[in-house]
Amino acid sequence: MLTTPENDSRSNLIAASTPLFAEKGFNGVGVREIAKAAGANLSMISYYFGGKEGLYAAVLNQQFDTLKPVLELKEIDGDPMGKFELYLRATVARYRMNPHLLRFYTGELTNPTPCFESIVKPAILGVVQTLLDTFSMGVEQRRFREALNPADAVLALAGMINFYFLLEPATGELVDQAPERDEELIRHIMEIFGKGILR
Amino acid sequence: MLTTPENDSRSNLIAASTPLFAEKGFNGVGVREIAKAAGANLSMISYYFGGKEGLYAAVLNQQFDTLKPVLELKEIDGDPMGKFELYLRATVARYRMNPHLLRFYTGELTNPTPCFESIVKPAILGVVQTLLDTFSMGVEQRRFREALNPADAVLALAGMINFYFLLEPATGELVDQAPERDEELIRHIMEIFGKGILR
DNA sequence: TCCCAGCGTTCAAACGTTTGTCCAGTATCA
DNA sequence: TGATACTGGACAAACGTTTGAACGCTGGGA
Repeated sequence: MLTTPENDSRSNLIAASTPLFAEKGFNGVGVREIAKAAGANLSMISYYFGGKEGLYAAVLNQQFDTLKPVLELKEIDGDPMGKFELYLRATVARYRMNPHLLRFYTGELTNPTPCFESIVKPAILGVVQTLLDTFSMGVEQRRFREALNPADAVLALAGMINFYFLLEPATGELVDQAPERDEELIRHIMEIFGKGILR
Repeated sequence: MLTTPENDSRSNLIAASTPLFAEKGFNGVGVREIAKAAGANLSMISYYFGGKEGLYAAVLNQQFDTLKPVLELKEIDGDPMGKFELYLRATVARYRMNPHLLRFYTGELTNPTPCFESIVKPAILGVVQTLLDTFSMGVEQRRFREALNPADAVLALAGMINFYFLLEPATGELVDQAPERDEELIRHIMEIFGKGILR
């Protein structure tokens, strides 16, 4: 197998199957549909990936690699609240840049394939652990109220931003979810997470 | 078609297919598997529901009917913050009572079937609208900070609680998500939503 | 009381299609 | 000549749906 960047059929298959898998789920797409979309022959899926599952795993690996930069939040310095804002900003940017990631994310959580244990779960645990570390740093520095459960707090933060995008197909016409409002959204979530909604 | 509560094959099919659809998705289950689980003949699916899609629609209708009590938050009186707490409590209780609902919820959001527009989306919009009304009541009563975007705020609240359960398959061993902790979880989310995490 | 038609229900079998995988063979270039 | 990339066709298995016969039951006429 060549690993040149111009290995057409191989990379075309990954690129073409990504939106299909994201929108229809693993079982919702057929190999013929994928091959046609990629302009490749049907057999190339088995040839390069050993089968449909292998192609799906390759797609998932590519998708969840984009979560790795979050882990670097540990190394950089800055106050914990600033790190949380960096996390929010990176998450929004990631979803805007790659509109399919969230679907693989939640799709694997709800209907896990064998890839869940090997690819998805480790990626999620890494992010959650990083947020947990950031939170306990804030507690050590006596910036956060120590009465709060760290896990509840960081899952709340992650939930606010992820659920916002997850609900988009249902709330799109009720709520303005244009990218232009992203900065405002981040500011509001930071306000709620920091000070709450009460006057 | 009889509508007696003891219409065995019909109700057995709904009951048996609910966990299957929830865990594997619509395309992940075959009609033979469903029929075997229900102890019914293959043909009963077409006979009672007109096909696999009809059975799925019946399951989804039953599932999302459990969201309707949320709409009654409008009628009851009480301060808005208390209503939000009722919403949290009802949501947790609903997920504990019916562990499949969340999977249909997010499954339809990520990989919508024709049922999404007719069943899922209206149900979600109803809940969000109810929360929006509750929030603006709080702003009118000058209890909430009016600088916040109502949609961002209520989606944040809904995200905190829903995402917590959604992530369970991934974070189960890192975070204690036992039902015994539910009351504590609700209290923490209410604290974060009301006052934030800052000291 | 008997019979049978009619009903809702259930059944095994078969339908035609689509599924994912595999294989023999070709083309191209080192 | 051997290795790599690719092709079209074939394969068995699984898919959702349909069919036609049979079941148990009920109500009405003889």
